[in-house]
Amino acid sequence: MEDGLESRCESCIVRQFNSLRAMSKDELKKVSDSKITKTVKKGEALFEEGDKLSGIYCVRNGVSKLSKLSSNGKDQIVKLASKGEVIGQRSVIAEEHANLSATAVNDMEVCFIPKDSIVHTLNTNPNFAVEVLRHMAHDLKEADDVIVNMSQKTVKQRVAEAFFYLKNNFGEDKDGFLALTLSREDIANVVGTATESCIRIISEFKKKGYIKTSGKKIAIADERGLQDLMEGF
Amino acid sequence: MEDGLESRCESCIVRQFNSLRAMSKDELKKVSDSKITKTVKKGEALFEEGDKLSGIYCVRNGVSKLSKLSSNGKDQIVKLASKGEVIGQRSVIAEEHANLSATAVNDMEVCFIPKDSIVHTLNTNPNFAVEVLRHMAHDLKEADDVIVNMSQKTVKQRVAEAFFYLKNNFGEDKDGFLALTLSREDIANVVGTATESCIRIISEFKKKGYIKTSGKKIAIADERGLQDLMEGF
DNA sequence: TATAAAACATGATAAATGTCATGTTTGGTC
DNA sequence: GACCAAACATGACATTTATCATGTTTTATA
Repeated sequence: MEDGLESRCESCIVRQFNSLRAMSKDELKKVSDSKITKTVKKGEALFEEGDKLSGIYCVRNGVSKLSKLSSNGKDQIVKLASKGEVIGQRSVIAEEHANLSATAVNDMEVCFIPKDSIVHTLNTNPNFAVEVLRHMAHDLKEADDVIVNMSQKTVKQRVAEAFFYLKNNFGEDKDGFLALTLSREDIANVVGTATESCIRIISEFKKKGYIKTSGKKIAIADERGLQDLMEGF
Repeated sequence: MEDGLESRCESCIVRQFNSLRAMSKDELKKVSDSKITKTVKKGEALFEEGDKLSGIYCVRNGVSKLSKLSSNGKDQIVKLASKGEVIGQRSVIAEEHANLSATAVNDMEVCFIPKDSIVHTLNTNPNFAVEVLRHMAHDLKEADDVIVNMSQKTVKQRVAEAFFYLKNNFGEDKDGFLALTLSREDIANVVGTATESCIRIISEFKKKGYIKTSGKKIAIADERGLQDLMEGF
């Protein structure tokens, strides 16, 4: 055992949340034999935009931001991936270089799975292929929704939405603060705005009682008010 | 023969451009037997956001816009689908109601393929599943790129980009005008801006010689200048 | 072909957002 | 604990974009 978590995919609970659960015992055994468990420190990259990926990453712990550098020098965070999610499968399937960079938002534990066993299973096990397809269909829907939000909602609405997204996907700690703490800059990069604008809006939300803060931590204080604002009232 | 184009999928040239080409002869025969060819007039809907789709649409001719209504009452066009593209497969695969509306931008000829034969082939023919997966991976990459553009580029840059997109995907007519003519409102909805802003920018581009217009038709006149503008110079 | 509706166009103005400058707080490290 | 860098914060201002008003042109159709 290399660490405290289960080291065989067959009995790894994380797998239940992603498409690997559609693999047969034998397929999973091969994956488990070839996988490499890695720890990634906060701020470190799993891979960079343009890299050729030789496998996929299965997140056991921690959160990764998937982002793309725009020509104006700003990073746009397209997605946050956490426990159970698989990163890099799009590039592996399309046989393209990575379109996004993946960076650890906090300390992570991930399993790197060489692409061979994945590709082979895709080509031979329709259940697995369809399961991957379902996940990608879901990602595509989410991406379409983000497009609509980006173009049709104000920055204020998007910041409010980001807080609900963080609450729904990562939960709250015992004091009611969002469990995933992002820097103001990262929030700005999720929302697609300037860091200063983001900070200003957070200040305003605090002043109006929609949220509370403690250092970098943020808690939703007036759920109803924030939701109304998010929806444009 | 119900019309001038080939009425059997097996010998339909359109199929070469989409994932149906990965089907076996037998599978394709079943699809062909169950498909229904429809004509859709400009402005008519193939389906609406929220509809439950009982199959997919294969575009033989014409162009469809895939759009989503935002809470502020504006339509955001997420994608334009033309000859050879398949519409609705995301919803069918995810077994969800449609996330987008599909509306004919000009007169269309489409084949409706009931989902049963598609789903069955997905579950039994890994080649087909992987081919669909590749297409969806490509769509997802494009969607991610749109997110970055929407959030990080100015409206002017996005309008310029839209013209290049139209040129690259739909070509030009013999006089150099973009072959696909969209209304100013549709362009605005692709770009994610107000119709007036879009019209103003088109006027400005014309004044500066980047484009020429003739009625609704638009031609790129100064490719280099427009490209520089698009990239932020 | 007369007529109404839709699409296109432009000005005036307000609102939203970005940028630059500057100062404060926080967190890590010697 | 002193010190430095990064993150956070806010003001002042410029720029971008949306909105509202109004008029013109095009298109569809009775």
